Amino acid sequence: MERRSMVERRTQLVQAALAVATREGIEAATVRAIATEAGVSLGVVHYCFEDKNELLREVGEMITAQNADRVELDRTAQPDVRTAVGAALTGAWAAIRENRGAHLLGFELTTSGLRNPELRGVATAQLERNLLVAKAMLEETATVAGVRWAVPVPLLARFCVAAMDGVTLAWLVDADDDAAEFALRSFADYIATHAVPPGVTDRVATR
Amino acid sequence: MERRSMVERRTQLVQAALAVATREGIEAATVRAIATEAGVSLGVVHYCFEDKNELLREVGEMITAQNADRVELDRTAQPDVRTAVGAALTGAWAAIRENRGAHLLGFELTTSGLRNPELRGVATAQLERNLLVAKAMLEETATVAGVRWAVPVPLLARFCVAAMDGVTLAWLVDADDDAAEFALRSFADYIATHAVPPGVTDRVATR
DNA sequence: GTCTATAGTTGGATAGAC
DNA sequence: GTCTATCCAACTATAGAC
Repeated sequence: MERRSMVERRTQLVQAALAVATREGIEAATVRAIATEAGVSLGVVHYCFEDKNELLREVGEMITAQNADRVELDRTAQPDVRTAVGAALTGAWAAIRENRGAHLLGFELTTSGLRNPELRGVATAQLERNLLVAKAMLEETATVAGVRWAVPVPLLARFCVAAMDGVTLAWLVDADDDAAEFALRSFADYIATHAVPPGVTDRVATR
Repeated sequence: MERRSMVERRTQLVQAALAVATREGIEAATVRAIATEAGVSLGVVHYCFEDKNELLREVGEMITAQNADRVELDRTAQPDVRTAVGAALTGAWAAIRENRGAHLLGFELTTSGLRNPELRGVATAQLERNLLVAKAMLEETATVAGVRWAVPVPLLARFCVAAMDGVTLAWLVDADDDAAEFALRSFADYIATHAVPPGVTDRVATR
């Protein structure tokens, strides 16, 4: 086997692990399967990583970043808030639809993190990252639509993340595109109701 | 060991499996661990069930029914739709908060079903059951609040399920009760938006 | 410093004892 | 018909070869 430096091997192995886990699920991502995928012999994995959990933590970081980076913000001006939020959610949804395995893996890592203390950080980091993306989206949307939010952005962001996750999970199960689109559309409408023109006093759309 | 009939053993084993899986997660629910939990020797499990998947399918049915049955509908009359929907969601949320492990197990079974063809049915059955509960809740709520829904109930129900799942998942990760409650409350408001007094023509609240 | 060969544990499944 | 003793495969991890 070709001798490579440890840093090279590590990224190679994380990539391989990501590939197996995305394709076949986290349970199938055994040390052996990962080594095979990378074309490397078994022990190499243990030479490069403290143990399986350390490798999985890296995989978690990668998939979190990947899934988050795939949603691209539309920065062109929009006629009104409703269409602006709608466009933002539609963009995020496209990234999900086109990467089924990656998002399923995201959920698998979340549940793993909720059971395995050594992977706890993966679950929390993923949530935090998604909240950041949602916040950025909300702020960007407010800007392009020329409004501001009547409700604290962190709360609204969390609501966005929850809705997105829920819709995604249901869609993973029954693949009902129409239902998912309806849910997203009406959800976008709802988010838009929390927008107020700048300068107006609060509490208008909070209830 | 006490000799029992196979049907008795099956329910005993499913209960044991449910206990281990709820407590320690689906990965920890190995055939061995289940046998130990039930106080039965290893082979008994394989005598009573075709294989591990058949046992897990039964566990899936159980947890699905359990989680669904724990939400109880409030049938007392309500002043308006918003409070009626709010009460319904709050009730469902209480059932979730008090059964963390059971709901986490629900998510674990979903992801397992999405990877393992033999457990596919568990994932779909769970979604269907939850949709039924949501539909019942929506219809009951409309009745007690004296309104009807301006949007097809199946679509609204699916949105309820998605929102509930999303909020639950985020809460499992960061245990932020306040954020969860805010999300539920505003979600209830949103659902209420889709209610119209009976007799009114459609399309009022659909946009 | 990098990798191979091997060990030890735990998994699901079964042949055959009672 | 019910359960026990045993099997073999697959897993993670490591000792030591190069």
